[in-house]
Amino acid sequence: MTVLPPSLPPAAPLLAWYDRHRRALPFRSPAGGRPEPYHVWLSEVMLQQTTVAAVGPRFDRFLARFPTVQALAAAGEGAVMEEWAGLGYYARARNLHACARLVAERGGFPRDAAALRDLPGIGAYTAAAVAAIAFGEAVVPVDGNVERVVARLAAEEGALPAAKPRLAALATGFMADPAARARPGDFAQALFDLGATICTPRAPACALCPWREGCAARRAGIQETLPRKAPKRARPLRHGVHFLLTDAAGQVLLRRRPPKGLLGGMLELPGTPWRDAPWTEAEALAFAPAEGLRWRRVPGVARHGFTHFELEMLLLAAAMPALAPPAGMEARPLVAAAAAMPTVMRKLLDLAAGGAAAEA
DNA sequence: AACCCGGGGAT
DNA sequence: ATCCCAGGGTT
Repeated sequence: MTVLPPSLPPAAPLLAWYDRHRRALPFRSPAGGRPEPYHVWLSEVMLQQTTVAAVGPRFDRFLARFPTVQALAAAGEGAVMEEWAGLGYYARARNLHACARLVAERGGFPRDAAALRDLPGIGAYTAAAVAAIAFGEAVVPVDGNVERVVARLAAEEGALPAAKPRLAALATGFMADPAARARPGDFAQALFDLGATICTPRAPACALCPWREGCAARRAGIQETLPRKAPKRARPLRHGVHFLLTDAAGQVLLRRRPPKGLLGGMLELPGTPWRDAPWTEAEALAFAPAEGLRWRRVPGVARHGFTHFELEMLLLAAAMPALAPPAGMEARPLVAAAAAMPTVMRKLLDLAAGGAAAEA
C-alpha cells in the first residue's frame, strides 16, 4: 500500500461526507448513474470561470438546442455563438464548436486526460475533470476550489499563481490513496463540493468539515488567510460612444466584431474605439454609421466591467425611414438583437429603453 | 511568467 | 467596492 504524502489526510472521510451531502446539480448525473461524456465536457467548459448558479439554466437550454455532440458539430458557428451570448469568454464557444467537430469526426471523446488535453478549449483542468468524472481515470482536476482546499490542508503559504504547480502536485498525491483511486470522479466532485460549501474563500465552516482534524492551516489558525494571492493591478476606466440607429420597422443597425480578441465574433452597436480619454460628441460623430443624421444624446451613461478595464459608454440615437446597412453591418429586430448580443451591449439597449439599472 | 478574455453573485 | 468563480490561450 502506497504511503500518502505526509501533509494530506486520507480520502475516505471526504468520500463518506460526499455520499451524504453531495449537491444535486442540473449538469451532474444522479448518484451511481453513468455520466454522459458530452454532458460532462459541456458543463466543464461552461463552468470555466463561471458560477454553478449561472451555468445551471444555460446548460439545460444549450442541451435542448444541441442534444448530442453530433448535433453541435453539425450546427453553424453563428447559432453556437448566439446560444452562448451572455455567458462571457466567447472564445469558449468557438473552441467548443471546433472541439465538437473533431470529436464527432473521431467518433467519440478520447478517454484519457492526456488525449483530451490536445482538444481545443480543453486545458489541464478540464482534461482531468472529464477523464475523472466521465471515464474514471485516476487524476485530480485542480480548479480554484481544489487549490484552496489543498493550500489549507497543507498550510501552503506560497502565493498564487506561483504556488499553482506545488498545489497541483499535492492534489495529485491524493491518488496514492486507494480509496480515492477507486472513485476518481466522485473524489473530484467531493473536492468541488467541499470547496463550494465548507472550505469557502471567506469564513470557512471548519466545524462541519470532514477533514477538520487533518487540516494544517486550521491547526495553525491561518485557514482564512489561505491561499495567499499575488496583488493584482487596478483596472483603468475607458470610454466609448455607440450609435443606436433604428428604422420604422423596429430594426436596429448592428456590426459584428472581429473574430478574435475582446468579445470576438459577437454583435455590437457601431461605435467609437474604446480609449482612456473621454470622447466629445463632435469627436465621436466621425465614427457614426451614417452621415447627415440628427443624432440625439440618450441621457445617462452605461457602465460595464471587464476583466482588465472598466468601460463607460455614451449613446447617440437617430432614426431612418429604412435601414440600408453599410458594408460589414446588418439590421435586426431589436428583441432579436438583444438576445444575440453580449451583456455590455444589452446595457446600451437598456439605457435607450430608459432602464434604471444601466444609468449612472 | 504575464497578459488577455465576460459576467454575475456573494460579501 | 472587492473577490472569486469546476480556466484556456497567447506571447
